[in-house]
Amino acid sequence: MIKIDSKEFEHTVYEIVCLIPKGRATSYGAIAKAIGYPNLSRMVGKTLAHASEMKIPVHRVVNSKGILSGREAFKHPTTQQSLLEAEDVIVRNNKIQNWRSVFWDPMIELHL
DNA sequence: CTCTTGACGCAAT
DNA sequence: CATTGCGCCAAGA
Repeated sequence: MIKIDSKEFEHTVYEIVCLIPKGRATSYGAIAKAIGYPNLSRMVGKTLAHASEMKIPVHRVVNSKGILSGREAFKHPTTQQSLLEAEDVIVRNNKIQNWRSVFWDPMIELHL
């Protein structure tokens, strides 16, 4: 079993998040899979929490059900929702509506 | 070294 | 739809 390089892991997470189109969103698990570590979804969340103040659209990452599970990590608990709504993504009760069509799967979209 | 903690995921109920 | 339970694994106490 090879130990993962957390540096490289984080870097790749950032790269993929930057590729999420405006008005779309993806999940922690989908990103983890695309990187090659299907069971490290929790680490993806940890990584994003530490990178919340960067120039990357971390607000476009939610859990597999389309729920804004990370809203508490933003400055204001409603920041993530505001950012999404500014991109015409409908959010109700901390959950993205029409999740099926908003979901952006890096595995498919990036032909992996 | 052991135990707990997550911006998680999924199947079962 | 909501809840429960279990698997997962790096990090920090």
